[in-house]
Amino acid sequence: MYLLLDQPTISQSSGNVVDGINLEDIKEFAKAFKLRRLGLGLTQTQVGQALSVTEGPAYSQSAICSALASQMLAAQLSSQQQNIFEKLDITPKSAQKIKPVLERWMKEAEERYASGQNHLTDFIGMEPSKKRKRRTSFTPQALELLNAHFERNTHPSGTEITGLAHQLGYEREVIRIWFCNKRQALKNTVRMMSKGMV
Amino acid sequence: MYLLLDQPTISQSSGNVVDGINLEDIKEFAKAFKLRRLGLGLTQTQVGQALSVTEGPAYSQSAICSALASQMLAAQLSSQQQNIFEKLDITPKSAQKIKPVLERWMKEAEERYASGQNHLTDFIGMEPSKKRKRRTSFTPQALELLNAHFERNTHPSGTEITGLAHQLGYEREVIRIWFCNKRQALKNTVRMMSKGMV
DNA sequence: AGCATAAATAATAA
DNA sequence: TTATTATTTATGCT
Repeated sequence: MYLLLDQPTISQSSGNVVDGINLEDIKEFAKAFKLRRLGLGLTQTQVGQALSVTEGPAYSQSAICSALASQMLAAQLSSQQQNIFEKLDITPKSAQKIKPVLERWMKEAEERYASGQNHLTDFIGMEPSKKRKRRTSFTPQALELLNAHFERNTHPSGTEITGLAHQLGYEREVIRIWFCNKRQALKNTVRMMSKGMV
Repeated sequence: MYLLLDQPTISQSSGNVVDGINLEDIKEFAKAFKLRRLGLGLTQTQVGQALSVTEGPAYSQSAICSALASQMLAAQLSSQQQNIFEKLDITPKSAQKIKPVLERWMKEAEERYASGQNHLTDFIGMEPSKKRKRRTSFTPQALELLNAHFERNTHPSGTEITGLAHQLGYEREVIRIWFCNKRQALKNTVRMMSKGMV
């Protein structure tokens, strides 16, 4: 599945080369990486968190993914718009440095995924720190499904929650909390109504 | 201007009716209310503050937001999902009760607005003309340091932010916002990319 | 005049 | 209730 990445991504395309690094390659890499990340149902945040664990502070956080993406954009820009590079303070060199790390990590992620066990949950996203969990943002598709469920049943069973989590690729706890918040939202309406305010 | 509300909001749309109350009407009401609120240049927070004066205890921006959202959700529910109302002790009837209060308030607000005098400032109980903060411009040196930090960590801790603020001689809040905006900028780049721009 | 982006507001996850 | 993300507004700069 990760053949895409291992291929040399030959791009005769252009002389879009900076510091001896072909920006087209970076672009291709980022594209492939994104496809595979989505294929695993992972968010950039999750990847970033996971990397911060396995790779240390130098590669910590989702900035890496985003930075890479920015480079992809920049790589496509014509030379006259090269100033965007400067604006974002992103160097092609740092992108090059990122690649092997992401490759290695994605390879392991896919292996774990293929094996089917623990659904990546322990591989991605557990920070040892006690910091507040990063706010996850649900995809519109996920929200659609969640809302549909909520309309049928505001109190899904544990099994249902687990099923949804698995189906959507989010942590179980995240789904559970979503239902809590959703119920709370409805309750707020009740409170306001009873106060005659609304 | 408030004709929109006073109209019976005839909606032939569906049989989305509970207890003789058309849920579509509630939904339409929430929509109309928002439009008119914006038309008066009022924020959710301001409405909440004003209502807390005339109607009772204070309501936060979040409360207003979630309450209206819940209404819209409730209005979208089909009759077969009526159990949600029962479960949460929300009756369409009480939803119906909401409308007049908001209508009354909005009507007075708009009359005051139309009369032009005091420009609502005493009607909504808030500080007159809180000026927008002057846009700060960062020195290139400051930006360099901030970007360097951002590359390492897009989500600096509170302590880190304070440290940066002190070190650079900017307000803490300014630094915090800078990171928010920076994260956003990167996300936008990613989105553009995924739309095939890149 | 238009752009880049700081600030403000809205929505909602934790 | 708090804190973060998402969206909008508007300002400083070219």
